[in-house]
Amino acid sequence: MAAQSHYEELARQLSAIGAVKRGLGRILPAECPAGSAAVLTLLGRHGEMRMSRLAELLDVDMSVTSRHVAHVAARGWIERDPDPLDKRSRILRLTPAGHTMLDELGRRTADMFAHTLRDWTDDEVGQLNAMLARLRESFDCRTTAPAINPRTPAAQLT
Amino acid sequence: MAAQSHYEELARQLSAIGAVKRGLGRILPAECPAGSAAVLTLLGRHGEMRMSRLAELLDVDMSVTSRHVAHVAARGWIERDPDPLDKRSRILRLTPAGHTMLDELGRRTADMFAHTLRDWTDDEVGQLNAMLARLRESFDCRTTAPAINPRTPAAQLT
DNA sequence: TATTGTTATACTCTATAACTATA
DNA sequence: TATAGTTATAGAGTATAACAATA
Repeated sequence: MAAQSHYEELARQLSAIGAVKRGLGRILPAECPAGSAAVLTLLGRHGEMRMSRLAELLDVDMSVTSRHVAHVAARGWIERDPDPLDKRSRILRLTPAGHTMLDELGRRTADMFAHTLRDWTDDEVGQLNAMLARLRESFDCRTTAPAINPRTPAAQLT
Repeated sequence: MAAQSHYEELARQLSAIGAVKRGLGRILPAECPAGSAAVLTLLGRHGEMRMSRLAELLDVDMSVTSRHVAHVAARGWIERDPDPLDKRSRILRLTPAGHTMLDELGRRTADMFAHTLRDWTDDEVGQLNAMLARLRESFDCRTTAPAINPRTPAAQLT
């Protein structure tokens, strides 16, 4: 349990971190906005999956996911095959072009951070990543308070 | 200098932290969206200032600042007095109603974090704040690379 | 009936450009 | 001419609600 001033400061920092996110967005290819990049990144990291699973990982509504996915599918970066086990669902999978774009995103990201974070050690970046991951986890009521707000059955928890 | 995988992970974390920001936005009063809250917070923390200074602290274009400021002024939370030294400028200042709203924002923020971060120590929250502040500073070319991209004279640096 | 996914609509935040008023 | 600030417009991201197809 931390002091109130620490909490207010955290709220301010989270608000201000938007400038960093916008800076990251500006280095993306014109056809690939942040939402598309997130879709490609998660499919590259976790492999093929259904819409509902992707929406869970993106932590946005499925309607939002649907739009992002339509955008990347229209550019040929992913395929959407019908799920043979459930005809309502579609299986999402990166295409070779999608892998190429994902590589390009990784390159641009690394180039930018290598410059802006040139005085950070490898370990410091790792610590920041770990704290951000923990922050997200603490905020996610699917994992922190299932007994109080059981929106999701335990079997679906990641 | 950190490994590329660390940089890609940081990009992913920053993208995903949006969910936390949205969660924070949901606890705000209906009349006071995130942009308004940021204006009130910065005026409370730094005291009265001009539009251009506020835009710098918010790290957004002055046109965006102008809209946020118009919103909070319309609700009586700030005053905009003409600057006697420069009639183009306006001095922004919290009103008593603005202080009241700011207190309410602090209360709601603290309540939420006290719950979601109940297993974080005071020191851990402080460390996260410090790393986020450093991240923002590293990203801000006004402070990191004035020799390469001297958009702002040194005298204006905060 | 419940669930998966799509689409229509609306709202917030942002940047660019055109504009007014003042320096 | 240059600067402080406003407004119009456009684009990205998001959520809610209504809908279609399938379980």
